[in-house]
Amino acid sequence: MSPSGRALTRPFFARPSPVVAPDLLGRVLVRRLPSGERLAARIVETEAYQEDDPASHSYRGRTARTDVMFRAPGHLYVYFTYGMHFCMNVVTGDDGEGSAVLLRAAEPLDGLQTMRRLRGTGDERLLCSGPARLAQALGIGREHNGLDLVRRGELWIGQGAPVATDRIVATTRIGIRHGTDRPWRFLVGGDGFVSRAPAATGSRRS
DNA sequence: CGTTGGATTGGCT
DNA sequence: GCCAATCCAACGC
Repeated sequence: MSPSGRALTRPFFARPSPVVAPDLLGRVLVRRLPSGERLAARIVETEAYQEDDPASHSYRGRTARTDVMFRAPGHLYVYFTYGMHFCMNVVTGDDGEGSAVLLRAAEPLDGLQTMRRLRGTGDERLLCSGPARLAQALGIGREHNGLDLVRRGELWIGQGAPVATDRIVATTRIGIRHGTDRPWRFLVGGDGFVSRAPAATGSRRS
């Protein structure tokens, strides 16, 4: 049996993105490369985006770029940004609703040598700690936009071990200009593989 | 059709 | 901490 467990199914993703996002922490992203090699990483940081959310790509409606965000839950939305980076999202909510969860960081589990090659760095902490880094480490690009994660093919998400609610930290999202009031960034408290540690509030140990 | 700026990263001051 | 890299979707004319 696979150490990541069975793949998450459609109903898991068919919930509001702010509900799916924290529930994705501790799950295992599994990538099957064309060569047959399997890469795996444990999700430690996510962000939720919704249609009624000025920070979301879907906020201005369904366009060629955001079309996948409006498809059935469980699909992969890959977007290109800053002229050089790809980032991955899991589509959530009802079919026809433009919501998704951005996968921001993960802890490398399997295939680290290949991830190092794809990323061009040997530092384990820098392999998957950031949305564009994660996509690059798993060899995900434009051609994977629209993939169905529920049909266990090139990419899927294993059940793994969900993180207890009291160990999840919620903060505002990173890199956005609008919608900064929504605390929809979720991370595993104290985990060393997140993209950025949350601002210290005085008593939390690091 | 021209302009603008982005759900980022890595290198340099 | 600051900023260039480098493409292209979205929007305005």
